[in-house]
Formats: sequence, C-alpha cells, structure tokens
Amino acid sequence: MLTSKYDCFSCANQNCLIKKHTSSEFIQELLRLKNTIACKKGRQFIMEGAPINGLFFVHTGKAKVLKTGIYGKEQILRFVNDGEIIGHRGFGTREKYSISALAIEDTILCNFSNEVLKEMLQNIPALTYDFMLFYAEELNRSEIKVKTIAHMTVREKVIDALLYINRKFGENHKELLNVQLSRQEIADFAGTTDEQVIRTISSLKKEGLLKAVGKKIGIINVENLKKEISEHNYFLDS
Amino acid sequence: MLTSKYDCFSCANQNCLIKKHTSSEFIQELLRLKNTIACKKGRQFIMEGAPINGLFFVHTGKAKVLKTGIYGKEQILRFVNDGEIIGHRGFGTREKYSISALAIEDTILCNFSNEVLKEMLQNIPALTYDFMLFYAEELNRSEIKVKTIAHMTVREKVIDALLYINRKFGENHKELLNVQLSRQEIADFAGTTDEQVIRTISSLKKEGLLKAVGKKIGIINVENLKKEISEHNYFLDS
DNA sequence: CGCCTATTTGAACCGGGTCAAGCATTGTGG
DNA sequence: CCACAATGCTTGACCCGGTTCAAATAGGCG
Repeated sequence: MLTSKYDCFSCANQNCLIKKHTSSEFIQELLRLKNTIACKKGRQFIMEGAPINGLFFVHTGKAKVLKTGIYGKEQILRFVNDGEIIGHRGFGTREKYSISALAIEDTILCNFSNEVLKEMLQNIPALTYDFMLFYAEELNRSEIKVKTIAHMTVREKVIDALLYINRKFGENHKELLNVQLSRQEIADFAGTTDEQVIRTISSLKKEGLLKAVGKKIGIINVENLKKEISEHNYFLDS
Repeated sequence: MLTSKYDCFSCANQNCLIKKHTSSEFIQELLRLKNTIACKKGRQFIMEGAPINGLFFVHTGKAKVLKTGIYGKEQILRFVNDGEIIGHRGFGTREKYSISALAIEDTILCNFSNEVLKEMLQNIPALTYDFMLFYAEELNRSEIKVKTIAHMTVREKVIDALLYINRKFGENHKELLNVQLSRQEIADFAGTTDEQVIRTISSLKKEGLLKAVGKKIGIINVENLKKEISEHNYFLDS
C-alpha cells in the first residue's frame, strides 16, 4: 500500500505540509494509515456540525469551504486547490466541524484520522510549527476578508473575488477560470448576490477589464483591476 | 528583575499561554528577556504596516485590535482582555503588522521580541502546539465573523456584538460594560454605523431586553437576546 | 459654568437586494 | 438528432434597509 498511486513520496504537491516532512522517519509508519478518498464533483465530504473525522488534503482537484445559514444563504470562506488543507481545527477541544466542504470538480482527497494527526503533531515539532504558521496566515486572510465584506462596495467585492480566484486558479495566464464557478458561487464568496456579480462582470467587460470566451472569463490586466481596490488592501496577497 | 512586579511567576493570568509553560526550565532564562510596557488609555501600541516587533500579552487592561481603511472607517476585529495575545503572526514570513492595536484603558503589556519568541517556539513543542490551537480557534471565530457581517441584519449584528462584549467583559453579571465602549466602537466591531447602534440599543431598551444605568448598559437576559441570532450561529461561543 | 465631545433623533437619499421575465445553454429521453 | 425540460445567465424595475446628513440634546471635564 505504501507504493500506492497516491502515496506521499510520489506526490507532486511540494507545498503540502505533510509532504514537506516525509523525511522524518517517525512519520513514515503513520503515512501507511492515510486514507485516500475519491470525491466526485459536487459531492459534499465535510458537513458542518458533524463529528470531526480528521484532516483532509487535496491530492488533486478543487473544493470550496463554506458556512450555511438558515435562509439558504451560503458564505464561501475559501477555495482549495492541490496540496491544500481542509477541515482543519480537527484536534483541540472542538469536536464538530464548523464548516462544510464540497468538491467543485472530481477530487482525490488524502485523509488523516484524528489519532494519526495527533500522533504526528505531538512527535514532529517542525510539523506543528508549520501548522501554526499555516493557521496564522489563514487568520490573516480571514481578517482581511472581514474588512473586505464590511467596507467594500459590491463592485469592489466582486473585483476582489475575481482577483482571488485568479490567484488561486489562474495559472494559465489568459483564461481566468481554470475552475468553472457559477455566478452564484462567486457571489457567495464575495458576499453579495448573483445578480450583482453578473452586473459587475458585465460592466467590467464593457470597460475592457475582462474578456469572455464562452462561459469562461479572463482578466485582461490584473494591475488595472487591482488599482480599484488597492486602497483597501495594503497587505493583499490574500 | 526576575522578581519584578510583572514577572510571569506571580502573574494571575492562568490562561496565558506563556504562563502555562513557565515550568519548562528552558523558558526560565528567556523570561528574563521579557519587556514590560505601560500603555495609557487610547494609546496605539501596534501600527498596521510597521515592522513586527514581537508579541504582546495583556498583563492587565483592555485593548482593541483593528484594521483601518482609507475613508477613515475602522474594522475592529476583536477586543482583548487580561492574559490574551495581541500582535500574533509576528514570526513566519510576514514582517509587517497586519493590524493595529490600541489600549481602551490603562494597560500593562508584556512583550517578547521576535528572537525570544522564536527561541521559545523552536524549543518547547508543547507551547507551539498551544499556539497552533490558539490560532485555529481564532480562525474559527474570524470565519464566523465573516458570515455574521455578510448575512446578518444590522439589528442582529448589534445584538451579536453586545453578546460578544458581554462574554468578553461582562463578568459582573448585572452591568454589561466593564469597559466603556463608545457607540462608534461597537459599530466598528459590528460592521455598521454608530447611528444604527444607537437606534438598535434604544429599541432593545424599549423592549426590555437591555437596561441602562447612566452610560453603562446591561443585558437583562442573555438567553432572550441569543434567541434572535441563534439561527445563524450553530456553533457560537465566539 | 461653559466648552467640547458623544449621544440621540429625525429625515432624505441611495446602494444593493429582491422579484420577475426573457434568453442562452446544457442535458435528456424519445 | 431533435424537442423540450431544466438550469443557469442576463437584464430591467422596484423597493427597502441602512447609510448619510443635519440638528438638537445630554454628558463629561477643565
């Protein structure tokens, strides 16, 4: 099993926190206990309020992390790409997931149980340190998001969301969406409605700041878009 | 100096992360390197964008942590009470503070430099673990806040803010504010305007949910207030 | 006591959420 | 392969909550 298709040694995600520490001999036994899960597009693999069942890493694929309100409104907190963590904070005192997670395309997930994770963290200080830094950075991002949603206009929020998506998924430089996100999803991330997202995107296209190839949209010039919101984010890269 | 008025051994903050680990012999030398700073009410001791100068703990007093926008709008991210941390994420890659912090009453601060802190974290895994848990919980709170600001009405946001303040500063059960917070400050935390805070508080008083003794306000019945927003927060205690 | 600031209340305005209708696109089954 | 249903996208119009502006009142402090 160690030489499975999805084992950590042959994994391509160099930025994965676990991958970074595979040289530690302590970890090697624990890696055998990893679960690999294939998750179809659209499927929910973490349910807010359900008992915590360890930590997930995205091996390949994409997912969204969100909170749901009673009126059916969703707040997407972040999108997740190859190598990134989902379902964190599954140790500490908390015993229920505080977020939901859904695959937005077919995704391979690596899962470590609570016990295995705890074992790792208690025995590999460098790993714990990396986790600490990870959470600290996530906290930064989240706090920037609080300010974004509280103070920006809808146009600014949508631009901010598009820039984030571009950073996250826009490796091929001319087409924005490596992911196919619905207007609704962009709205749920930006903190507005799908109509507003559509209006803003329409305007941006007319202004020559965005282009559209079929359903996919692409940012013509990232710097021009950034200008509109730069005043709010001294320390972006969120 | 070790037996200073503010040394960690005689400190009353049992929940302070440093205090929890004073038994570690490694830490004892480092504790000598702690700086103690007296900060008058209203004074700013962390400036967003300035180089990071270590980590602060509130020995005694109260402070607010915020981000500032160009239009003079402020977003208060959290209030800080005895024993709590401010100015975190002062290690990692980041080298500038991403938040500002001001004393909201006369405050004694304990400060550890970047070097001392790093030394501690690299040598006391249990401390690093506690820091990791701390950030994970803060992240939870912040993500709840994102949803709160994005989805709640003004009335709900103000109630949520009052409940938070009560949890944070409301030890004496009948009077809410152990702190004297301005309406503006409550608004900057809740994500609205001072006028809306005033209107909401007025309504709540008329409805018998709040009482006012001079400037200070008190929550008559916490449960009744919680009911109005409980539908949004399955996992409150934020 | 008097100035200055914070609080309160009223009124007007407007951004953006909501509703509704039309259009485009995708998918599905006959 | 087409018809048609279902879903998502787009646009326009309306309306309301909440921000903004302004003015009056109360409170705090030298």
